[in-house]
Amino acid sequence: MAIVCQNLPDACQHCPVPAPRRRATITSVAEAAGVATSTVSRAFSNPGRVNHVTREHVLAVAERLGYSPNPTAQALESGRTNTVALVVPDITNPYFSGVVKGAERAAAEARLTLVIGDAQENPVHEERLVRRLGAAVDGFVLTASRMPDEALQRASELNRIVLVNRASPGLTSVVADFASGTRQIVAHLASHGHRSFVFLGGPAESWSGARRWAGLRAAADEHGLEATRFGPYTPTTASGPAAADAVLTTRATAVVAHNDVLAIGVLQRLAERGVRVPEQLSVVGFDDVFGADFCHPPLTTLAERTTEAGARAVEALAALTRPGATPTGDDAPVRVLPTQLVVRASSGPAPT
Amino acid sequence: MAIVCQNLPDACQHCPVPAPRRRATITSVAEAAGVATSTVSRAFSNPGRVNHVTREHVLAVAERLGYSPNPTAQALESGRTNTVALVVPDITNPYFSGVVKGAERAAAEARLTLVIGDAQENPVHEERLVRRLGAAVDGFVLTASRMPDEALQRASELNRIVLVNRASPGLTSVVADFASGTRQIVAHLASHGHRSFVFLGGPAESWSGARRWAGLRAAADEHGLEATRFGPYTPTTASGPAAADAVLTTRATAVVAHNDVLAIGVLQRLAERGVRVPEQLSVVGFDDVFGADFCHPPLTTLAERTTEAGARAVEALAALTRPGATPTGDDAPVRVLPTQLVVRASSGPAPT
DNA sequence: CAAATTTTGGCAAACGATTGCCATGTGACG
DNA sequence: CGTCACATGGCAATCGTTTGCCAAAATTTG
Repeated sequence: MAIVCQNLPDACQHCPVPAPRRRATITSVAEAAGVATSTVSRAFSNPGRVNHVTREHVLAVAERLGYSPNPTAQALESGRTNTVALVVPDITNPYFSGVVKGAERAAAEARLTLVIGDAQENPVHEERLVRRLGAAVDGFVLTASRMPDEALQRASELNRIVLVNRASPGLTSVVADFASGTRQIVAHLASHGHRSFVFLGGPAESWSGARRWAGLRAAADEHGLEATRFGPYTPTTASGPAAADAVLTTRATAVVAHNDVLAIGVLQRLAERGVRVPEQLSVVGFDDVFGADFCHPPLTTLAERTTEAGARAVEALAALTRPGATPTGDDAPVRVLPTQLVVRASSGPAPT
Repeated sequence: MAIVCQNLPDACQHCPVPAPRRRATITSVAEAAGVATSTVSRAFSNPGRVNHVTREHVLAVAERLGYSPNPTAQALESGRTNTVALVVPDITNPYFSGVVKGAERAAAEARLTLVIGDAQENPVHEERLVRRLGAAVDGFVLTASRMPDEALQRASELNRIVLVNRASPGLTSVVADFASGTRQIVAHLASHGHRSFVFLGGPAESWSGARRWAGLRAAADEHGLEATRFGPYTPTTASGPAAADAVLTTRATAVVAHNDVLAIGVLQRLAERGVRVPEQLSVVGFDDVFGADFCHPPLTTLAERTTEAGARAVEALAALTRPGATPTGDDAPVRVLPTQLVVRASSGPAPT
């Protein structure tokens, strides 16, 4: 590792890095306080079981020694780690940062530690991640999971699992209302005189991609529009050129992309090729990510409550892991969050 | 929790969620294989210490039972969790997704689990996070830490710490080369005839913000430009209006924002107010985040190697936590990564 | 004042894995 | 055939915490 020190006042002094000092343990606290370890333990976790003044004393000593219970040891003893894992297909996709944020917040409120895993858009990697982390966490929130149903079932035998934007028999999940959302999109296009549109599909394994297409097609039928599906495309701006060029071979007057990132890539390519949006072609995305409001032209898109989805999923997981929880009846597995079409400048009247 | 089931085939069957099946332990494997637990342990971690055929047998039994060693128990025994924590000020800031991605990758390569913490732009929250997680991880990567030096020193006594875009005496860190970067920015502006610019500062505690301003001012001196600092502003698009309006009270022909997100907010506000960019005012940002290339106009910005920074930081941490590591001499604390000015359409000649 | 009852604190056994040490069993060599 | 070395597997302690159970002390009650 080549190291260069420049212009960094007070920083590079080549000091040796000291090994971390040993932490105080329950035993050292017990010794210092002159009580048994069990008393220290109870002073923390079972206040009623120990004399008021003893407790004060123990707590004071613990404070002085900077003691806090070792979570690893607690986990080993109790079998609960108070940690949940959030798995996303691609952490750099801005869509997921909303989910992450919501999950973070809910986890903090439930006093849970959150681990984030990146499945790299790969079911195999995702499954490996779940297996590797399985024993170290109390449960998983799998976002837009690409794992096949059987794999999910198998995983759910060993771990508690909550899904986001994915459903699978018997598993709790939080999903966006794509049925209503896609209807809003198609109604918007139809009202502007469009007669046909192209859907640029995302990854083949994407459950929400399938729901989106199913919803769009059903709504298209209702409104008498023609819908065609292209793809699959990787949902990155890099796929924009291929997707846009494919659309330009058709007579479609509107295009609905699997998500905003892809839609933005399409917008960039269309600009390059001199196709005017929305005059010649309307473009609609999904997700309303950071950037959808300031790309050019600003993108019409279906907004989901991603932050809420992340939060609800973690809450559901927390409820599932709480000691005597067995969800039945009202506490049933699927929660649907509303979606909302945000109309911006990338969509408009069909060309005549 | 109100639950609605609609349009979700095969999903909402109100099945009870079964409690997770018990995992196989080393004891159950030992019993099933007819050997002692120590043999099972060694079959996994010390192959030379156990007979070839016994080992095959044990491994086969373990496979059949779906056994994998419990990380919690291993952690308790060894004192190492093989987990590192990455703390960022705000996970929704796209700037950090690069760091996260790089850290993820490096962690996976080093066979480490990565935990992500969100400090919510708050030194107090950050310190609490470090304290809470301290015993559960082998070390921390603190990105753009807002903690004061003393707090960092204190924390480093109990945990191994590597900093990203922050330096503190004696602590290993990975930082972007702001000295060169800010010189590139100022040279760019000077070459276009600008005589003065405004810097829109970020959070007061931001170390990289201070470096940026220091570098800009030094470079401005060199080129005989006048530099003024405004702020602090929260680095979100929401601060754009206030920041832009402040700039418009001056005669500056260029503005350099603390980061791209703020710069984009400024661009939006300038468009609202009918100020043409770059004809009337040049705008430059830092970070080259997702969106900087497709905002309007595309943003001139200083690109950092965020992915590499994340990866290098985790690698450094891994090296630090490996048994006999004591960095000295060549292995010194500060690593500087190059930066590169990406010139786009938001900057140009000064108005005459 | 003795007996019954309630506090209160300590002992020791888990939790699941690792590892130093020891006791076998095997083969080789003189 | 005796001795030695080495390969192999088991015993048991350890990591830091929790918790069921018991005993001593303090309190109430008759």
